[in-house]
Amino acid sequence: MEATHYTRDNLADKLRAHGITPTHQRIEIAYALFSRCEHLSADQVMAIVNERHSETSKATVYNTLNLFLEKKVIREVIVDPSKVFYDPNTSPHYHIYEIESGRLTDIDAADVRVSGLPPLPDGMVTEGMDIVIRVRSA
Amino acid sequence: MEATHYTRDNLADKLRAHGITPTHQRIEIAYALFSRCEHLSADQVMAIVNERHSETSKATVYNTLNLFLEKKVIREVIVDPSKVFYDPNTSPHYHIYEIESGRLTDIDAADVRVSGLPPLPDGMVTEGMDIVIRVRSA
DNA sequence: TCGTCGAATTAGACGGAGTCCAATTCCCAT
DNA sequence: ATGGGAATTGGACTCCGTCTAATTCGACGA
Repeated sequence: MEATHYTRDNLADKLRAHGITPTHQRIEIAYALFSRCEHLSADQVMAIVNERHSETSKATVYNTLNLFLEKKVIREVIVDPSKVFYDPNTSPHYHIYEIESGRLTDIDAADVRVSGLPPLPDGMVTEGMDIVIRVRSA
Repeated sequence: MEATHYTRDNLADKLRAHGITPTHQRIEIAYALFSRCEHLSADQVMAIVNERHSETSKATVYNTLNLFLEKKVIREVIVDPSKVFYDPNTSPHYHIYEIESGRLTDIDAADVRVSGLPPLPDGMVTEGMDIVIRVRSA
């Protein structure tokens, strides 16, 4: 992560750099995710964006999150069968999931080494590897 | 995995061993999972169990799968945001997920070594570690 | 064998996450 | 200014899974 401070302006540039037309709603959604640098679910994003006045519809929130995913502006974290989390950190990393609270924490992939994996099925290429460590209070 | 051949009788014993009263429906659901030794979603289980005549309700399928989970007869695999898979293999292992087809394959955990993981948050204990390798055709 | 009683099952209503669609609004290029 | 394609919208809709209240099952004792 290079840029530590996100403004609506540099987020607009970031979206353009990924081939996305920046609109008010898209910028606000990006700002919700990147300024907090947290893992948020769709309805959390929705709630943050509409905190003051209702500004963005549910359809737009989902459209936008899926667009961001497709253009690799954010990542998806699947740990809870009931909802997806969206992750503004796109550098290689894994997750610790606190089962009771639902809290997610990042683990930098640079520090982790995995060995002994079998060869992939024929004609297949790796799209990515997810590691989730599920923890609970002792 | 010791037993390679599952009968309704030895599955009934298996359920008893896990503290579960074996009933017709529960045995059929266990049989669907263990005889195929595949990763199935709840509706796949439902379809298999009701292939001939409708015998088991949706509520019972979900009740039973959750009961099996709780008693650790099976495991849950969360790779697809739209549905959960149930895994009759409870020995330590990881997964390869073919994104396009949705197919899941096991990787024996005995062969895999992971190093460089950070310490857990204070007062937390590991409940389990999931590794999913997402692949697609080249 | 029969009756009893708690456990298991059931149908169907319900809930919540996410998608779809047709209508409107926005905003850029001219 | 304005025309048109893209973006947004509300609301209906789908789908997975849960809940509930009523019924059925089946083990056990008489």
